[in-house]
Amino acid sequence: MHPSAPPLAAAVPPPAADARTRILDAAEAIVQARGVPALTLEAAAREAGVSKGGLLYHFASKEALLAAMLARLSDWFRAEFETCVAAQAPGPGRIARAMLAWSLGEDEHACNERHERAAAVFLAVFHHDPGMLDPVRAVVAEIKRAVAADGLPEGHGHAIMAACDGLFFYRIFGLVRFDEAERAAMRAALGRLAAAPGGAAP
Amino acid sequence: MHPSAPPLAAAVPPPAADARTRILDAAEAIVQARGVPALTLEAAAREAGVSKGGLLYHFASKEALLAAMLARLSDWFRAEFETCVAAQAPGPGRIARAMLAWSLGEDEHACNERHERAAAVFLAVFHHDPGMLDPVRAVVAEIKRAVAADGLPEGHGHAIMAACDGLFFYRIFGLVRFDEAERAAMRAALGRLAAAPGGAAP
DNA sequence: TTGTGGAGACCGTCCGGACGGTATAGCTGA
DNA sequence: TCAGCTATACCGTCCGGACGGTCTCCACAA
Repeated sequence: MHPSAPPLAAAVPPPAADARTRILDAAEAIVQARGVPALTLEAAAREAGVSKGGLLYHFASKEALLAAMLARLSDWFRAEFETCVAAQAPGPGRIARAMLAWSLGEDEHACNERHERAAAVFLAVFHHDPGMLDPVRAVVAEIKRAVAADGLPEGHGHAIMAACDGLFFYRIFGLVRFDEAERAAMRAALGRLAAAPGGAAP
Repeated sequence: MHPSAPPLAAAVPPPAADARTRILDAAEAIVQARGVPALTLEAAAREAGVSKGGLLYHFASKEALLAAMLARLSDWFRAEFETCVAAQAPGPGRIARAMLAWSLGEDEHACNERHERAAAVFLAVFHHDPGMLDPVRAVVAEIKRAVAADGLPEGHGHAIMAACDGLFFYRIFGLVRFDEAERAAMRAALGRLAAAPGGAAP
């Protein structure tokens, strides 16, 4: 069975913030710490320091709650992605380099916490109804197009994109971990694809 | 809500095979067609043409059923992987080339059906208890080691591995699709990493 | 050959519990 | 006083699992 729940400590920031935000935070924290099946309306309400009725006042159904979680996630993700791209020097492969920084950057700090949260929301929504992910699919399709127009040789950008998302899913499911040396090596290998407009055969 | 179930047609082969196999097939088909939450003992039993009691005779609990599904999946996956590797010419990058063939090969034929099934089982097990995936994690760790000893420059193999698995997860969640031209381009880009012991910078 | 016993395969029903959602009564600050 | 919000009790549904019964087939003795 699912890991049976340490009290979640202070997963929710100090009990500041309005109820709506607290509920969303609590729901994310529950999924992240105890798995998708643990996310019940009652549990989310309790974790947020709110009654079940109170939760239903803010989110009329579980689906509404999940939709709000996904919306918040999308906003955050879009913003983060744009920030990442903006931080890269202009020129060919800018988006690819941003992705590498995002997935393989040296700064594993606070970022990862948000990534875990994102993964939790993603899985919870998918489980409830795969169709609800359509907005996410639209975002991914958009990114795919942007990558294709990134100024790299055909396929290079998409290969980097797939690798980065592969690493993301590795983390979601805890399938493998790569230590810093391995990450650096992958960064170098993929970085070569992101910076070689002329091809690279031996 | 989840897609509400076309009758699954003849998802299970002709009603041949022993009950055990029929139940496993039915369970996989249900998850694949209607999502993880639709996999209940009753549904699996009905789909397999067996009563609920009959199912519980073969699998004492839902967890036992999932474990059996995962075991069958592991066996299949191991065999397929070894076949794929054996089909590649010996020498450096053999495993990496096998992975590329597996994920990006031109033959999208029957293979994909099995991949979808594998994904379905994977998700169902993860949802029930992430810890149950430990055997899978062991397999992945083993592959990771094999890739590291594949005779390629550091990081190249792992990058290819991540990209291939990224594509696999794209399919699982229906996040993006790449057409054949795009796949060919990725194949070329990653193939360069799989065949360039000397590095490839411009 | 027949009959008898027993074991494995399978069936159908029932139960306890949990979850999503509703209804309603109560609190509280403006 | 009254709207906005909370708390609690409750309903219908569904799922996992337990249980007792039934059918079929085979071994083996008379």
